[in-house]
Amino acid sequence: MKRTRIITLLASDHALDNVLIKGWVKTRRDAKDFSFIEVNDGSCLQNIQVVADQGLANFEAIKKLSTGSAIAVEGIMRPSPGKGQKWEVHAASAVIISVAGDDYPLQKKRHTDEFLRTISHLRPRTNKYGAAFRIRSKLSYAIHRFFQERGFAYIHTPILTGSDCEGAGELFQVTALNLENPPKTAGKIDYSQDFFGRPANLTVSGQLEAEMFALALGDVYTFGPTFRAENSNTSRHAAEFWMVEPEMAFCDLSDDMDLAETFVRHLVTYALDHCREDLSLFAEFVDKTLMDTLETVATKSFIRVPYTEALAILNRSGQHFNFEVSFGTDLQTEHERYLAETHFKQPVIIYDYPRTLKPFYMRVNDDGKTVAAMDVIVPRIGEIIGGSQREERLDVLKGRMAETGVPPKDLWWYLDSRRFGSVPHSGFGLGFERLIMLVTGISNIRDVIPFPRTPGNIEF
RNA sequence: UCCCCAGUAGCUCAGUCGGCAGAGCAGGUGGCUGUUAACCACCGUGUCCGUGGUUCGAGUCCGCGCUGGGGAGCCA
Repeated sequence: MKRTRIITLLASDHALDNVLIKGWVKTRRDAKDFSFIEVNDGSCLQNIQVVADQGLANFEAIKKLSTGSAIAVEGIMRPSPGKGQKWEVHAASAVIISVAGDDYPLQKKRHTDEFLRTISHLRPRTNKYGAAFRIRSKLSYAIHRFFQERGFAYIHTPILTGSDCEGAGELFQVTALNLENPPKTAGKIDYSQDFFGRPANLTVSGQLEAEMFALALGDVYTFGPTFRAENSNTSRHAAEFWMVEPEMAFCDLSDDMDLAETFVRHLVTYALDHCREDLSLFAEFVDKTLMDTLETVATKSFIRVPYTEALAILNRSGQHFNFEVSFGTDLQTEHERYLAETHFKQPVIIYDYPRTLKPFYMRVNDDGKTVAAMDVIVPRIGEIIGGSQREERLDVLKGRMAETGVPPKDLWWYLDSRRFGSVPHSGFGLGFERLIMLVTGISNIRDVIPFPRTPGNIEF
């Protein structure tokens, strides 16, 4: 007999004569002649109540079942006379698959996120983390569906990269050399003897490679891990995180912003439509304002303000900021939060930033002072998307590389794309974990990725 | 990397003015009960983060370090 998932059983509109469930004991309560066992199999947030009575051959062993133990129960699913659940399974047989010892760290009570991080291998068994990772999976699927339905091709850009000039933070170097005793010439490490014959790193972005494919297949996207060796210790940064990077040919900044907005609103709507039960946990226990926030993101169009207009809003706000703003200064977290949380109270797209603040590949605007860049700022999280129209003019691009100190010879292939059939194109990067934070209300990035990597932390 | 806060039982925390180490939950035993984070009674639990110092005496005060959290920078 095949097991039926609990999510399927609970959705049934009629009793079932013979069912088999397999799962883990969440909690157990004893009554006079039987034991109530709450079983969860991870298919959904809810447990199913199993009623095990003294007619079972192994009833004495069943009564000793501890939280975390695994069982298989065969029996009849029928309406529950008790309050709190529609169905319950009366066990005709209950096989104990394995017993969790009394040192099982997860108790029938709420644990702190900090403690659960120390047992990342067990935390998906909790209600909260189970729900978070089911949502993460659903949204991954929604991302692929969103792009595939719109004719985008999924591109697997390399994880290992030879270019060290992608301009997005510190890199993790990758080597096959013996670090205890590396080969040297003239006192310097001889990378010609390394695996690739030159230094290599983990990618910080698939953008440059994705651009090559946008200029061939039209509309493309990437969805994969990226790595930053920044010594960042915040609730919004991880050394390994997942990024979604669409790239579109024949697309300007306005089209790019349109897609970014449609994308975020679509994903939030998808979560509201497909993750209701799991979201309800977060709305109740994690962030009471979650549903309002998600409804706002899903239904209201995003405000779009040029950088200079954002400065004007900040300067006439009467608000005290620790950092003053004027043209050429980067917006600090306090400014972004003021705009998204206090002034507009909804997602905001800020665009046309000073060229001095942005990397070489962003397209220079006609004013010569700004570039066609945009950031999507959402309440509570801050920047969730960063993107731009790319500089398609070869001479301007070369000028920008010189200006920002990027050596053209390392990116000869990138420059080639501007030499042969260059067209206006645009793209952006969405931080997948930040999206999950937005959707769940979870406030620390370490709690939305299965096994987080942060400075000094690579256990598991 | 910088600023601030914290570290006491398996977990969450209290510990006053420097004077014998505490509670709730979890766990164990027994009872009760179609139960709902069940309930009642009883029982056990400590490198007070580490290290050096001040003191008759340090969980408590001081220095250094480690770990965790919040904030900032960097960014997604």
